[in-house]
Amino acid sequence: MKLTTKGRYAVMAMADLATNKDFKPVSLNEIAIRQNISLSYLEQLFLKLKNNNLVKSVRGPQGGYVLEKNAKDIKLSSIIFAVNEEVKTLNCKKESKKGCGGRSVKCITHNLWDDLEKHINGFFESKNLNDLVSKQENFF
Amino acid sequence: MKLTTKGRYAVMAMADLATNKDFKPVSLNEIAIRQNISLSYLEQLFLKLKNNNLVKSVRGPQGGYVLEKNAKDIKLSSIIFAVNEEVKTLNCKKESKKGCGGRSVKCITHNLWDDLEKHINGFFESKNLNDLVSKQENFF
DNA sequence: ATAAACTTGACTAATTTAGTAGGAATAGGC
DNA sequence: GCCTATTCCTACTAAATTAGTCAAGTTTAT
Repeated sequence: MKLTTKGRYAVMAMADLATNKDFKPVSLNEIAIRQNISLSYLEQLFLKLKNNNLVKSVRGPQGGYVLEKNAKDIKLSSIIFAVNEEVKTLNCKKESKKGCGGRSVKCITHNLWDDLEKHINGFFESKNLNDLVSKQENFF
Repeated sequence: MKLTTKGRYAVMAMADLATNKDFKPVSLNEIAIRQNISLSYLEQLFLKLKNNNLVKSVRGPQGGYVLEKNAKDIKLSSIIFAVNEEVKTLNCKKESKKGCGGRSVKCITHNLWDDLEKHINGFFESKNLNDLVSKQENFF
């Protein structure tokens, strides 16, 4: 399964955006510095986030990004999905793939990984950006 | 986080072992054929499984592997742990690491990944080999 | 016009994964 | 006492993925 810095950085950056209570857009440069993530890398991530309608971009000077919706309405699963493509634990849906669906032997663990996938997705599904941000305030 | 074929194959192989109701050991060769996994790769995995006291080996002709305990007493988490080292979702425990614990900015998602880790481990913790095997019987 | 910011695509170094290869050790059967 | 089936063990490697970098734009506020 995939769950790498891409997903982590994306969530961090979105959380950063969510803590910004002003109405003016936040530049990637600010986020890059605050969260210690490479600017160019952030650019790639925000392109995807934008294509998935999670953020809006404002071009030009004083431009940057703003959340497209209320933090409460952005589920973490959407963020992960946007940058990671998908959280998949198996790739043996087709009969012909290795380790699954031979003629005499069933992919005995197929259901297991399927369940795991649901379990993980359920986790991200159950949390939204606002949950994260409000939790963070405990640290100050 | 890590969760690759290594873990999947290990669970598959262990499930295969668990379905073997005879008392004689099962050779890796049989498993390799039945589950369509390379023999040499299985050898590596079983070395670790053995070191973690999940299986016993019998050398020589008619040798092979046997479960060390009752299938009911082997949690999937032990199997995953044995071959995967660990399921870790973050590596920012140290203050000096990137993306975490800078002087002014907290790793705002630290707790999140920590929770996820527990969530996933809990999943594997809650299931044992016997669960898998008995489920499989529905397929026949 | 200029500069701050976004947009896009191509490229790359490092790491990890998923194996292969090649033996050495062990034990049962003939 | 040799043959063979098997485990044991270490080293190597090809392919894929990750985590970026780089370079060249485009857009728009001022």
